[in-house]
Amino acid sequence: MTPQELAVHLARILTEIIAERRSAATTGENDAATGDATEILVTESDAAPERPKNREHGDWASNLAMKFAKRIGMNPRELATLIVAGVEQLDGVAKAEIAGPGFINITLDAASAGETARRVVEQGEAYGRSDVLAGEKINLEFVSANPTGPLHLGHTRWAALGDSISRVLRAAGAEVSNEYYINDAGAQMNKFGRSVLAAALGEEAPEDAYPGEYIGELGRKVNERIPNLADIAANDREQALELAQEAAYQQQLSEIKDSLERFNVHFDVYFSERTLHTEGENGAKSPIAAAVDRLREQGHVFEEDDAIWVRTTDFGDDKDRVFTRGNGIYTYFAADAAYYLDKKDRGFGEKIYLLGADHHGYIGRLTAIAGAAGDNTETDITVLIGQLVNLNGARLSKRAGNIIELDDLLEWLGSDALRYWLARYPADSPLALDGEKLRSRTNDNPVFYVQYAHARSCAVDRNAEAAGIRRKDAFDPSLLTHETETELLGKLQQYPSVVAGAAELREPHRIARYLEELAADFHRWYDHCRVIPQGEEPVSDLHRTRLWLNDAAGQVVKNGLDLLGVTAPERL
RNA sequence: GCCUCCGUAGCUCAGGGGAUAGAGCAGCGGCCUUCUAAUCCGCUGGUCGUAGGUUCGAAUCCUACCGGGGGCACCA
Repeated sequence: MTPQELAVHLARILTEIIAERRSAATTGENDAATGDATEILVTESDAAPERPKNREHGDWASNLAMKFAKRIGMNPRELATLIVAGVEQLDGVAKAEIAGPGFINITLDAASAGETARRVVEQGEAYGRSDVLAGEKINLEFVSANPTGPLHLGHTRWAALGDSISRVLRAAGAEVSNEYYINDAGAQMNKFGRSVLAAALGEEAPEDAYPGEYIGELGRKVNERIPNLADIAANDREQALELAQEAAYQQQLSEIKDSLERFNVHFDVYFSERTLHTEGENGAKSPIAAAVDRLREQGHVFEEDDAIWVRTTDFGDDKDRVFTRGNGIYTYFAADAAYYLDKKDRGFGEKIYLLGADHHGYIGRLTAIAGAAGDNTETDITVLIGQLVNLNGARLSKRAGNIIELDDLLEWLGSDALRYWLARYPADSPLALDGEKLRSRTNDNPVFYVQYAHARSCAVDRNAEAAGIRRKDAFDPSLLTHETETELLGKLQQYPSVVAGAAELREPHRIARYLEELAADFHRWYDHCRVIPQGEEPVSDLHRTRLWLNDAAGQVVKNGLDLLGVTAPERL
């Protein structure tokens, strides 16, 4: 019996109690029943039992009676008595009792709880996946760093978090597109081009040039790509700038993609802003011009002071925004709007944006665009704002020139430690990267603690094989009665709901926290319960059954780490 | 001024209205001829920023205040 199955039973039992009271009331047999009872609906999520902190409170506890007592018109303990009567009838339930103000504490029999070990092993990588978000087509945009320089510390959190959110959403059955919006149009690109051209030609850097050594390296690579750049520049400076800028852009973008791959972060779509400015064949309007037209038809666009505006204040923004400046050039916001419409046209329901706290002013205008596009501003757009990352107390920014590149972090700390650490905290919690801790192999750095649980389960497998212990020879879950086995099984049973919850809340850190608890339960179990017999002790069904449990725990650790983009090595 | 996030053990932080608020680290003390101990066990440690409210019940939801981070462009 899993908690999910228990929830189904609890919801059914309570529904039947309600129906019974209603029919009793209509036949006049019970005056106490109130008329309100006719409208009460009990869902599975209402009935989801919790794992009590205190072992004396059973394997699973439900607050269902307290939640519904008032609406039904009974006192909680009275209602709990009726529910308990139903729960006691269920197969696999050893004991059900009422405690405190109306908690229902349920204890499963060992065989029913132990069944989980086999279920996990048989489902393998599929264990924990669900269809709670099935049918949802979600667009997830994150990182979207300008292709004018390498990814740095400021981008790493969103890269790790976004990729993990995507994995968690997919595990819950959603269809997700990970998208990186490339700001490859506009003044920053031109500045980038001038900086690299100067470096390539060995000239002094322009006054407003990008700082950083990488510009010089890009200059060298541009020279490799365009060996006669100097000649071209001598003849036609503009043409040289154009070629150098384009070559540098392609080079930089390709390096960004490589870095992300090394970080185990995958994008399905790299969306170029330029394509929004490009006119179609036969003089068709550019997507951005078409977007402005569409919003104008909806009545959200007006002109004032030579500029074209969109009335975002109609949708809660604190001021109206400019689409086209007085000089006729589209703002970035106009491109953002066109991109939004493109996502909508591609059939995405919810569009999620992952932004740093320094962008929180974007919430209002992005939400307004969704509203102007005719979308539901509550359900079709989500802007997740996360706090920035600190390194040794000093916040770093690209503009400040004090760059720590993602590649440096990867080389220094490794992808696993970095990704785990970044995924371990809620996005809205400030986070500090501490190199000392991330390199340490102690419990200061929990990724090793979790990975070790997996490696340890693999070590047990190797030893079991050598000792001739095989899963297929026996599985008797009623033997898994040790306290640490009950705990470990309970933890394994919680995994699917942890994944589903992390998906619904877009909070992958719940997976990390769960894994740390699971690893602790596994290590504790390992310490108390041997899979390989000691000394002359013969191999028994208990050992064989424990091998199932060992493999189940290893599997869930692996599944969870995978959702965080962290590997599960077989040896450390 | 307005918007937004945060305030929980000495430190770093978990904690989707539930029972006695948890973990790691730090501190003190145990277990290694081991299914290799990056593990495990015990002890110490709390006005959940303050004050109200909502209800059977609040660290959790609401309001106000105090303290801290970030943001409020015809920038990109």
